Amino acid sequence: MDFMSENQQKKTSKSDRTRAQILEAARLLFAKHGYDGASIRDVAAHASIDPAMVIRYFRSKDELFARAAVVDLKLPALRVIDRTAIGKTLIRRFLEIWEDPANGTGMAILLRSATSNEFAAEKLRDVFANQVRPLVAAVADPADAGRRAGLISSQLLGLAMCRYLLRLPPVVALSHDEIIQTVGPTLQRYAVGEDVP
Amino acid sequence: MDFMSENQQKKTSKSDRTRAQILEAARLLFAKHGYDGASIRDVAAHASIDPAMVIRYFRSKDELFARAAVVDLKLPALRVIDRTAIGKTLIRRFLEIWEDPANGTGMAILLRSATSNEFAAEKLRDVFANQVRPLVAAVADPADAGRRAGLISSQLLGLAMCRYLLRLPPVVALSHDEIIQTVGPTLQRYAVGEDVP
DNA sequence: TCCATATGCCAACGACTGTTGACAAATGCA
DNA sequence: TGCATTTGTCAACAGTCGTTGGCATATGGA
Repeated sequence: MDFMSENQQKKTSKSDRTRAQILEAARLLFAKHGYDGASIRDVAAHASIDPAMVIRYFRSKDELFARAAVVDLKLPALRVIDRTAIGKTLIRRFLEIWEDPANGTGMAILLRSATSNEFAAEKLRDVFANQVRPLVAAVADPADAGRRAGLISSQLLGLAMCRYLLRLPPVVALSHDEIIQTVGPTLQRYAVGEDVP
Repeated sequence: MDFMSENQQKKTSKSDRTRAQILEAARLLFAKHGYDGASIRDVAAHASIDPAMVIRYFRSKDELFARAAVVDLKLPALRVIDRTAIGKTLIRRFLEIWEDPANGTGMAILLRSATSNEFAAEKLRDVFANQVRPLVAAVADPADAGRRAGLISSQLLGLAMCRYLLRLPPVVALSHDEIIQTVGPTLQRYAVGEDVP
């Protein structure tokens, strides 16, 4: 048992490393150029390996993309925070996510491809349904949670589009504090404002 | 003279008609599948014509896309409208644009491709700089116009993404009145709110 | 040391892409 | 009626794509 697990580890440790290299290269290129724009040959070149290996480790480009497009927002539980600071908390977490290489890359991958790749679009709707919406349901009437979460997502996805993908100059130039001060109140109102539903 | 002008018209009317058919098919498919997803062969098939003709009428796929991605928002001059109704006016016009086949298709073409096609991204930034920003500059301090217009664009592009491209169910379900009532105040604040800049 | 297995490269496949040039039919003018 | 120009089709080009199978090499246990 002991040596078997050791063997298992050593046997796979080499392949796991190249596997990770491929995945990292794939995440980088999918985030930069989208699903169609990033070819398997490009990914292989970035990982310094033969294109055939990419298919051997991940069975197809679709499967590689699915592995690369994993997103866990780790959103804070809004129940426990100050009810008057929901908007600012959300927008702060949003900036953290997008400007941290690990999570930001994942979101960029999805958003870049969601407009022309149905799988990515479905995955993005999943993130909304399983990570954003439940969070809103915890602080607002669950009957309105969908609508409220939808409005919040529209503002956040739009901000991400303009700032990180489209790179609209005035939006890129905004500081964190400016964004928090301007977008925070919008999210606050969408989340719990009484004039919204 | 009579029949000559008729002939002249007929000479060009034939080619102009197929030209228009090709352009219409291209707009439809670019809006639906994006730049990469719509092939020249697809466009030709939709226009019931040979692929070679598409290249003959428009010199290349890039040029065809450029012709298809023309957008004129025809935004109202905000100077003349009620200063307290700027937000509602903007969001009303937004809904008109996107749900009218002619203009909505143009915006869909740009937005679908902007995430993975640099030309489309640049074109979208142009729409912002030449159509949205000057409009905001007319009602707010021109020094803040860029930032204000950027925030407005982030909300509007995000809404378009969620409602028309991503088709996020709760956002699709919103009625026009609900959107006007919820998003209008956001835009109003971004446009002229004193706590924004 | 020998052998099985894991890891990797190479060449090629079939499909699809944008684009081109040669050739056929239609059209309009003399 | 002839002739020239327009309008269109067809086949093929060169390139890229995802994917596959065969073959070399390296690794690690017996």
